[in-house]
Amino acid sequence: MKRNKRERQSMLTETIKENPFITDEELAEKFTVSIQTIRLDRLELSIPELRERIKNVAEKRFEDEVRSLPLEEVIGEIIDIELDQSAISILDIKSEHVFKRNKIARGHHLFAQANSLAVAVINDELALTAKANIQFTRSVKEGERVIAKARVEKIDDDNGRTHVEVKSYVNNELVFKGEFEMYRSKNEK
Amino acid sequence: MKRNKRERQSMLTETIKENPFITDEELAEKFTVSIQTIRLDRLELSIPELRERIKNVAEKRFEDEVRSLPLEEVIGEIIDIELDQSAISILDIKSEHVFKRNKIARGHHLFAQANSLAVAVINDELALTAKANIQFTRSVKEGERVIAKARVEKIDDDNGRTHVEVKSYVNNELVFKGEFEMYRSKNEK
DNA sequence: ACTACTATTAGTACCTAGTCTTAATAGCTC
DNA sequence: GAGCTATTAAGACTAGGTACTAATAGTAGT
Repeated sequence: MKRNKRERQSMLTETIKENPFITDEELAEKFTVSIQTIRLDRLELSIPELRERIKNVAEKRFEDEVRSLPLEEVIGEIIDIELDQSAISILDIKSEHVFKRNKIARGHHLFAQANSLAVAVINDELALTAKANIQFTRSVKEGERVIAKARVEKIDDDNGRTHVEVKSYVNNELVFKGEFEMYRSKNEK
Repeated sequence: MKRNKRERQSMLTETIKENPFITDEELAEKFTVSIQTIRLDRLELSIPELRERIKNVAEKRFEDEVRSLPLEEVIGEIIDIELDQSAISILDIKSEHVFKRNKIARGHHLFAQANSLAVAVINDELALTAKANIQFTRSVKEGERVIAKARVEKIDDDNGRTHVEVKSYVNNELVFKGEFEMYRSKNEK
């Protein structure tokens, strides 16, 4: 059952990687060697002690944690609006909007900007989105400014649906396009 | 500069919540009281010691480690995932998710949950949304719990597109349905 | 003024999960 | 038998605590 040193050490590395919460004592039992041997092994392999390992895991989590910001009430800043006709909003893509790996904006923020605008442009207190058909035509990077333009296409009085088209641009380049079918809750009849 | 007990304790709770890595000694300095006072405070407030706090943070991270995508970037909590097959997430609709006036959840939050899930379920480091076709079938109110289920429908190896269907439910009632066409940046063969 | 009570501080013993150091022992190899 | 590696042991010390006892200051009630 006893392995030689090299074998034990490589298994040790693997074990700790899989479960950093294991103590030297438990490791000693697992490999049926003394605690001192485990400690020598860790020393040779430069594996920090339990508490340091736990701390590292916790710190990594904490770094990432701060970034998951809730979506605000209205996404983007509305700079122009004509009810039931058109509206324009601006969204500056910052670090909290992007995937940290590649700095590309997460789709739901572009959607949120467009959807917010579609809701806002409708002259109704309680407009809701019923359906949407959207396309992300180009990825948006951190630092870019997205300008969304909404245009009311047709107002269907019968079923209370309004069609809104939203196109979003970065430097006049289309990055997002969406067709929104909006529901007017307060439909005076 | 000295606060009374209650004030100090509420600040203490806040401080530790913000930075769980702080020791009693540092807290004692910060509030210019003795270490014993801090320890009594923690005892009264049921705040565990530094090491336990760190361990809790670390454990939470470890539990969530669903891989593919770090969880912090996901809207909603992923409770089950099988890469390239299916995934389930939960989102509790709170006050920050709804329109003030009628307490109905804003569409972009439901979209964000679904979109996040569609990204997460894909076994690729950098999946992006290309297109989406969505429907909001019932409005969701504050206090309701939305369960989103994603299912990978087909993986198109030629153009690197993957189709994912996401259906979201409240009490087994469909509230949202979406077809997502996802783009895989890194196409492993 | 005396008592009761709260808040704070101090001190001691003990704990875990280690580090760091020195030293002993077992098993090979030449 | 010397030299070497691997292993084990023992002891002193550390951080960051818990648990407990005890002392002191200040305030309020009677």
